[in-house]
Amino acid sequence: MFSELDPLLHSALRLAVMSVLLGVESADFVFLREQTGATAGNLSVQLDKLAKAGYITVEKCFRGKMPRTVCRMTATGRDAFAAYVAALETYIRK
Amino acid sequence: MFSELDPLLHSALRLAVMSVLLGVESADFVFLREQTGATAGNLSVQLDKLAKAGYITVEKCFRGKMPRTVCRMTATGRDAFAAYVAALETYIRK
DNA sequence: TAAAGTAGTTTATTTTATAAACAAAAAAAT
DNA sequence: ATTTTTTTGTTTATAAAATAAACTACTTTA
Repeated sequence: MFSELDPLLHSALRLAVMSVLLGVESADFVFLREQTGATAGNLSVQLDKLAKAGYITVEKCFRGKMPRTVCRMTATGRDAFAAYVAALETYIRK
Repeated sequence: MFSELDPLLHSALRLAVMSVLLGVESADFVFLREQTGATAGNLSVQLDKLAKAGYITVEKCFRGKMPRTVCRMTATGRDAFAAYVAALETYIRK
């Protein structure tokens, strides 16, 4: 009847992060914070969860002397997002 | 950028309940439990929340001597559901 | 060199979702 | 007739999640 909604994606902030990453090759921490309007702390936690699930990669490097965190969606993440949208449709079909 | 997702609807079970009620004039507790696959306890709690938000009405009557709980979606609920779907689309637009 | 900004992480708090336990009556079985 | 099971739920307890607040460490600016 109703498909299960992947709990990792069923969160406004994590879904927003995935939505942003879906449209770009990569995005850094600050960009994601701006796009999502999240606090840094919340974003940090949610990025960890997405990374642990293998939905995104998180790479820490330096831009000059400042730390920089670059995120990218993985193929697994893309699949999970598509599955989540498909599952949602079982709830909101007309 | 991203619209806020009504926290009352951003829950698999409450969304499923709303989805069922959207398609019928009314539905009783047992029917909703069957359709959603939820436990009675969980369903009871979530119906209360939806009722307190004014998204559904919950009417308790008797069918013979057995208690019966009948739920219906309100106009407010219908609007909230539509708004939730519209907000979702800001996350999953292609 | 002191203050403020950048880029985050860690910890704590509040909410939420969910299941487990309970209740009260009816129906069925022995 | 009385024990057991089923129905129809509610209440309570627990586990998980979301979020914000506090903190760290380093850099830039006044």
